[in-house]
Amino acid sequence: MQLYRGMDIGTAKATVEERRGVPHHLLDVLDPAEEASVAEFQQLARTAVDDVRSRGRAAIVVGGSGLYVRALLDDLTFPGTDPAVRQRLEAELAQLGAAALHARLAQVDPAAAAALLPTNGRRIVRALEVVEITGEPFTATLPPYGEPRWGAVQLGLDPPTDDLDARIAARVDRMWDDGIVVEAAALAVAGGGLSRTAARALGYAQALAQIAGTMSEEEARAETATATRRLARRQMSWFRRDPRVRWLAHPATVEAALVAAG
RNA sequence: GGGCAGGUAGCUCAGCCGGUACGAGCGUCCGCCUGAAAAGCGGAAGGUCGGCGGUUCGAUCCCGCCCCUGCCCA
Repeated sequence: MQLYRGMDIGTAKATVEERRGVPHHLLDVLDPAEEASVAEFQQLARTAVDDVRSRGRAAIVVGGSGLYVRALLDDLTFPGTDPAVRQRLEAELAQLGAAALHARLAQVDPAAAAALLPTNGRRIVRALEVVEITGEPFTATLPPYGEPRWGAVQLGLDPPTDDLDARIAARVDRMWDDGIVVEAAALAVAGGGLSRTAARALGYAQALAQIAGTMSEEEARAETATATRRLARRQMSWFRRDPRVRWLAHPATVEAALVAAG
């Protein structure tokens, strides 16, 4: 979400002062009206890391999106996408329901259908899309945990749940106090508005609901906190299973991180 | 002081005219995850049905008293 220009408060984007002269890559590279995607991120991020390394520097990647990290460090190739096909399938999903599309997928790609629950409309659509535009089965499965690209070291933070939840609550309060509602409103009316991806960002989705009047400020704040908590739990379940992650004791220090990184 | 409505999972509520709570959504916990991933999907654990008596073979659903909540009257 920090790829988006103008989405600063809700993403807690580091300010220029906080960057203290250290070049930060891939911040503000997308207009909020544009859709973000793993495939594009993979390309941009790999280029950025290669660029840093070519200058003899160490690149530090920060974030908690499991799929994005794996797309960057592991051997993942994304089949293409086709807006027209996607749009048509999504319309069909809305009209026929996930079960119907799952049945169709079972016809053209039994393996993919078996791997997807008939209730997971989103993934079923993507599988059908891939089969349609490539003519090949959608056999995408996450690759095994091998040697990561560039020999990267992954460091994980795992604070106690109580501490984490308290930090989340504080962060949400700060977002609202710093004016996320005003920021979201400005983005919504500017140029192309917010893309589906950008409009789903934590805090922004709720701020937009508050602006639309479908949520009170109190509800918007509470909703943002629970959604963030859920995200944190999901991140943990994603990274816990990656045996390559080296976990830092809490509270983590820069020194401990350097030691763990070897 | 009187009247009415209501007290069922952590929360908001469903529960045919008494016969084992099918409870539901949300939250919580756990897991899945290849172009929306700060998204999407699944599984599980949670209930002395406000309390005490009574009627009944049997009561969350019937009766009495008490406690609590909201509204109304005085």
